[in-house]
Amino acid sequence: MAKAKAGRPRSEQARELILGATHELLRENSGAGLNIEAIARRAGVGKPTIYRWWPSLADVVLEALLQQAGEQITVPEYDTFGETLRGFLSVSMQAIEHGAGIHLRFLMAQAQKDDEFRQRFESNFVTERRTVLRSIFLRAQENGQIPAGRNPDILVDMVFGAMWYRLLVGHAPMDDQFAAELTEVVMAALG
Amino acid sequence: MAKAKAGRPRSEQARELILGATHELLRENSGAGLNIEAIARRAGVGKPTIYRWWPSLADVVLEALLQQAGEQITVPEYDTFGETLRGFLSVSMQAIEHGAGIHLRFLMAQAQKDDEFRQRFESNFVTERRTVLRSIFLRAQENGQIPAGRNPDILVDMVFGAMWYRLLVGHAPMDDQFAAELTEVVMAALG
Amino acid sequence: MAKAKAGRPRSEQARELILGATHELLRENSGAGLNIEAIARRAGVGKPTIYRWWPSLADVVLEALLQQAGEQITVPEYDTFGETLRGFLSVSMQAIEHGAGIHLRFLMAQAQKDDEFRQRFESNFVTERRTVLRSIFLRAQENGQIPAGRNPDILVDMVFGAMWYRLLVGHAPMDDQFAAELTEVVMAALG
Amino acid sequence: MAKAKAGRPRSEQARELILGATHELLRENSGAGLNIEAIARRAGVGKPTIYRWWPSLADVVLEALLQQAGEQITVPEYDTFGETLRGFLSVSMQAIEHGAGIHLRFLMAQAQKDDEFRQRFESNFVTERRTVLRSIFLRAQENGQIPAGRNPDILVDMVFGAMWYRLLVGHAPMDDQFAAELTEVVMAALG
DNA sequence: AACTAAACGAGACGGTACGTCCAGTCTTTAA
DNA sequence: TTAAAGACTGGACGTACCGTCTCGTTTAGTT
Repeated sequence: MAKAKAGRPRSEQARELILGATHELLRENSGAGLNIEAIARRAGVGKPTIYRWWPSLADVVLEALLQQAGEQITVPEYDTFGETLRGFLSVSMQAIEHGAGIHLRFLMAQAQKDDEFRQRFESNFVTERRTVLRSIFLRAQENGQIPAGRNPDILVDMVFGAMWYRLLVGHAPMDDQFAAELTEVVMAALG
Repeated sequence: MAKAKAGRPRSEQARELILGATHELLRENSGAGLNIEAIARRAGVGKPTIYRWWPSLADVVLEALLQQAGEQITVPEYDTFGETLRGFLSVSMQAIEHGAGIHLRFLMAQAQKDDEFRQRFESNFVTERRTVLRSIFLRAQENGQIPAGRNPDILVDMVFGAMWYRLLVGHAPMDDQFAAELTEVVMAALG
Repeated sequence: MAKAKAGRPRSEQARELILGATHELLRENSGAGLNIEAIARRAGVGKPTIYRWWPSLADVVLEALLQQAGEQITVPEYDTFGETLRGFLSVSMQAIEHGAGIHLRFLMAQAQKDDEFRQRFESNFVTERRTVLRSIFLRAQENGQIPAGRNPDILVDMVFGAMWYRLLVGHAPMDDQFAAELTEVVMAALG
Repeated sequence: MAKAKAGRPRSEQARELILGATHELLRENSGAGLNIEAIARRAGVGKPTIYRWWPSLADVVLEALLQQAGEQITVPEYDTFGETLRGFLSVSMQAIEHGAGIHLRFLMAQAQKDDEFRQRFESNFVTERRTVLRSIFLRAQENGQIPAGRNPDILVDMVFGAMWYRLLVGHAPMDDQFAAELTEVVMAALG
């Protein structure tokens, strides 16, 4: 028994045009020219249509990111914990380098200026990503590949923290060597 | 032979008023109401006076932070590497919790929107902080307290990364337990 | 001893550009395309510059009208009261037909939607016009050309009322015959 | 042969709800909050239902006024022309002061911005009111109470003009004294 | 009784203008 | 001759309504 809704239904086309314009504008000037008016102009859409569905610009970007990320990031499965971790980090870094990085930097910046968005960002994105990484640790603990005693949260903070740190500060690249080094430290710490 | 400068000299009072207003505004709404006009209004100063001496708002905040931080953070010296690291992290976190956190969040956010500032932020602040932490590792290597082979840079990324991550996302507190946990992981990784 | 004011002075050029653009836009579509954004675009001026100096669009139009009217309307002086009245009405109607009519219609319409402007319109424009017409009656009373007993206010209401009525409703023209008929009725009423 | 119409007939209830909401909103803030969205909200009606039956907001207001005025204004009949005229003006002013004034001000304002409505307003309202007043003059001419030669149109312009003028500008009240003064001038002019 | 067609409520749509905030620049007076 | 202060142009903000549209629903008259 589906809910019958009165009124003109939401235009799926408008939604896609808006997210598409958001991707384009983020790429064009590294996000410098991204604002709601520009999205509306580019998408051929009225500003109120954007405000009707998203509480802020950052939420549009977050949805654009999730739409894109949903297709990309899968956790590769390898035999050993080390290979799995390294593979996961490598895939994540590639996704960041080839597209998602601009979105992430924009989102984290906005989260500092808008506390309500910060909370949405934390619960709708950060927590989910943490869960994925934590599950890699937990599965390895169940398999006996790593000792069971340690709470993996601090390791999650250190691994994702290091990646965010490099992404935001830009003092060193996010490449396979970085993935390997992180994995190595984690393995050593888990001893 | 001192350089003789013609014209009206720079007002030191204006500089202090500007930095003071910056601190105030950062604290009042977690930095939400911080902008150049607000600083000028609060400080009783014209906007061009600010633009003449700082290239951007973020640079004003950076100077305000450095002015404040210079008085605060010193590296305590203990007998063992573990105590030293933990003490350093604990002091740093306290400084962040009690004041500098708002500045740091603002600066990192601006660094994402202004690439030229990002570079100044990296070289004038991030690099210096990294040097301090790295020197703790290097001294311990020299003392033989930790093995000498490993490049400490990846550990610096992971420790500072974890701290920035918690500061920016806000998913967990920056307290003494956090300092202890980070220290513990680093010690384990260093064997 | 003039008051010394610091800072950049108000731009007289901007003021004239704004009033000029207002005249143009009022004429182009009988005032249909007149709004603050259009004035700012046409004048090459920022919207805040307009809001800084005028509380509303209607006040811009009022100033534009006064600027124009100041050059135009003078009370011609004839020997007899009838000639003077008729001359004054004729000149006024010509000014309305050739330019000021669009301004007046716009102003009266805005006065119905904005009570604060209505009061400014009344005191800055309507009252002054009434004073001019009333003084024609008063001078004729002093000269003995018309009887002294009657309060001219009701005649002012009827003469200007009839003119506004024709202007706003548009059911009949504002021509010399109208001026003559009004004069005739007034003369008859004054005996 | 009546026209057979298929389909759901127009809802009389919706029409009354719309006109009722229009009256309410006009009274609440002197017409400031009157717009089509507000009427639809207040009446519990869809916007297209309004646009289906009225070409513009002003036409809704005009119908609301006519609905109300139809019940109110009747021309009282007295023995003398003076009494009849004064009675008619007095009744008209009372109707304006107690309700219709807000409608009239709104309509006249809209007529300045929408020329098509101005024409409907003239033919559906102004002309009819003029006919009523003119018929008072014509009947008195037929009865010999006033001289027959004069075209009463100019007097109609002056009497209704004065009333509109006071209504729109608000510089003086619409009371019985005003009705008496107008009557007196008209009587004097008719000699 | 079933079908047809128009009006209904709801509400999303592309737009325009609003009045405000702030950025960064320009022009004047003060020191 | 530089600093300070205020007005400037300009762009984006988020909101209010506009008039149009697309739905599913309701209601009379026609088969």
